Amino acid sequence: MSHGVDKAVEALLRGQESAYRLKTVLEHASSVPTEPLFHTVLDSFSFALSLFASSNPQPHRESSQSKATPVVARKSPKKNSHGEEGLEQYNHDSPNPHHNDGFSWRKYGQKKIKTSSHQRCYYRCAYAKDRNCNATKRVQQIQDSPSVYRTTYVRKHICEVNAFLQLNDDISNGSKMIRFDKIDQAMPESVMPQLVQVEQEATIIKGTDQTMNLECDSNEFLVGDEQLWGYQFPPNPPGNFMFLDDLPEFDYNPFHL
DNA sequence: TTTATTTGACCTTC
DNA sequence: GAAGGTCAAATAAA
Repeated sequence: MSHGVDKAVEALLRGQESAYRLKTVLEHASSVPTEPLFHTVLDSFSFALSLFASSNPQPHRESSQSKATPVVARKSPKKNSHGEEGLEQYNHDSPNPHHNDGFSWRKYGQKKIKTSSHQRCYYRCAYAKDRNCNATKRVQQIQDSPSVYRTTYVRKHICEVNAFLQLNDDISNGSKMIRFDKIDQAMPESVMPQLVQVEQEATIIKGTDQTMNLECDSNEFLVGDEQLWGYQFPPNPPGNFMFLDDLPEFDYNPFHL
């Protein structure tokens, strides 16, 4: 694990600790001033995010049966139909089609490729229109017995970012909030940069007694920066990703914990 | 009826 | 003109 990641994890843990203390303070209506704790929490997460955003790790995720191959530069950067050059892409080879990769895809094409006896399938992000996400992927069988499928991811997913920004916007408008509980498991080994899924149990507050659990991926918080790209390839593993859009409406009072 | 997939046509690049 | 990528109408499935 890199030094930057260590620092980021440290900052996240500090923020977590401060959040707990803040929770305790609020629960006991203590006279302890809460503002410093608020600042510590916010600063910790901001610092951690900035570390992740400023580093540029190589995409990495491997298993015994599959391998991921970042394609830094294409041999002949071919402009696509929209005139974009040198699109970064990412290959993932596996014995089976890489369908369950944590994202929702919609097939939009299939084509016989001259250099292969198998057809190539084209997918785009299912939220392409809703969230203006341009991520696409191509899946093609490149080898028989044993079969090997190559999944090529093209363009970054911004649907999560947009969902997060929408969430933030909602929060800033005082309409929704997520409280994270039970996140005291050690995180350093599982959080970054591989984006091994960290399942946190989060509780959505609805008043004081109505709660709803959801699992969320650490990916949700690495947003708001173009360099997030480095963490989105390959996509996070099968998902349990939930957008706030999917949640029922609920009331939120930020001071009613 | 709505949503997802299929498939031929079209577009862009080489 | 060939090849790969995308569009969009037709079709299938839920």
